[in-house]
Amino acid sequence: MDSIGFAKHDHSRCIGSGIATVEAYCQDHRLQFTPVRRRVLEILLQQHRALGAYEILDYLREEGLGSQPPVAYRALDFLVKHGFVHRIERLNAFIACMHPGETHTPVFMICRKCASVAEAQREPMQGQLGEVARAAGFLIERTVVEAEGLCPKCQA
Amino acid sequence: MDSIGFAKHDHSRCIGSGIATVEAYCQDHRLQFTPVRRRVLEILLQQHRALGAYEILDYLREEGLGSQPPVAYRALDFLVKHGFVHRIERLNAFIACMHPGETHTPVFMICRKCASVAEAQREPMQGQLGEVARAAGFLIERTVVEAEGLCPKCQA
DNA sequence: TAACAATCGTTATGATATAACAGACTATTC
DNA sequence: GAATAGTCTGTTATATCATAACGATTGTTA
Ligand SMILES: [Zn+2]
Ligand SMILES: [Zn+2]
Ligand SMILES: [Zn+2]
Ligand SMILES: [Zn+2]
Repeated sequence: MDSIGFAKHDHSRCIGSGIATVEAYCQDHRLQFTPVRRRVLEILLQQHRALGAYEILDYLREEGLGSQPPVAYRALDFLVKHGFVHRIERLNAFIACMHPGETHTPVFMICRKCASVAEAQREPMQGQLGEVARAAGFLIERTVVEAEGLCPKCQA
Repeated sequence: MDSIGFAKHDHSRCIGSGIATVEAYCQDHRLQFTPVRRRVLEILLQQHRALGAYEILDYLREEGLGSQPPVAYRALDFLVKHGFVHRIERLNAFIACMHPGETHTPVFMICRKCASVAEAQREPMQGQLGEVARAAGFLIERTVVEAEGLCPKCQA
């Protein structure tokens, strides 16, 4: 429950340490952290909110890093596959992970007013979802847990 | 946790009682349960799985009930708004509710092999999601909880 | 029946996502 | 360091999902 949540924080550190962590992870695991992939992650870390694939593509296009949808989608596929970025199903959008490298099961809180998104953690097979799955004999492989509502600021 | 789940059941009763319940609800609440809306709900009850909007539209088209996307989407909007049908975000698809008329917070289990979907219930502000939201000061208005994996049959 | 609101049919378009293939780059092996 | 296998990129084209807009029709209410 160490939600960075909606709290203020030193955002420049988010970017630097996020990139550094992923860079180290990729070296350890023989993954290619190519310019497009790095730039997409940087964009998501900088924005610190959920971005659609075409929004990301706009940035890439401006910078001459690629102009067609597959360029953005392929980079996102890589980043999502390795857990550096999460897809927010409810928004058809992507957001940088706040715990890269750690195996984890995220929960998202999405503010409908200011569009900010906070990532928190949960245990996959515990809680109500786990109970329900055990009762039904269902084998969980992946979960989507997203809450929509109002962040602390927007409740005021 | 009264998940109809993946268990066998008298499916003809699903359809009849589902339609009857919704019909009564609409009369009570002065809602128009029009032919297209009724037919879309029937299709979803009959199929007993998640269908995309264009799949539903194909049925409507065959039956002369409408041939353009807005016809299907409008009926689905109505049915979702009033809780007779749920949208499965992970699949961009729709499924008939197993508890129409009751206010409830569903959880879905989606089998990646046979594409069946089971609906179960949970309490919105309890469990891990509730904890996380309280800790972050987040006000939940709606939740998306979907588990992907293997149903009992497909684990064999 | 008149006024008003809700619904429908249709056209057009927007938004999101992937298939397919050729060429470039990277890593590995010899 | 050349051959080769695997991965990544750039591009075209297309598939899939969803909504805006508007006039015609139907239902509700007074
Ligand atoms: Zn994460
Ligand atoms: Zn907010
Ligand atoms: Zn339901
Ligand atoms: Zn199955």
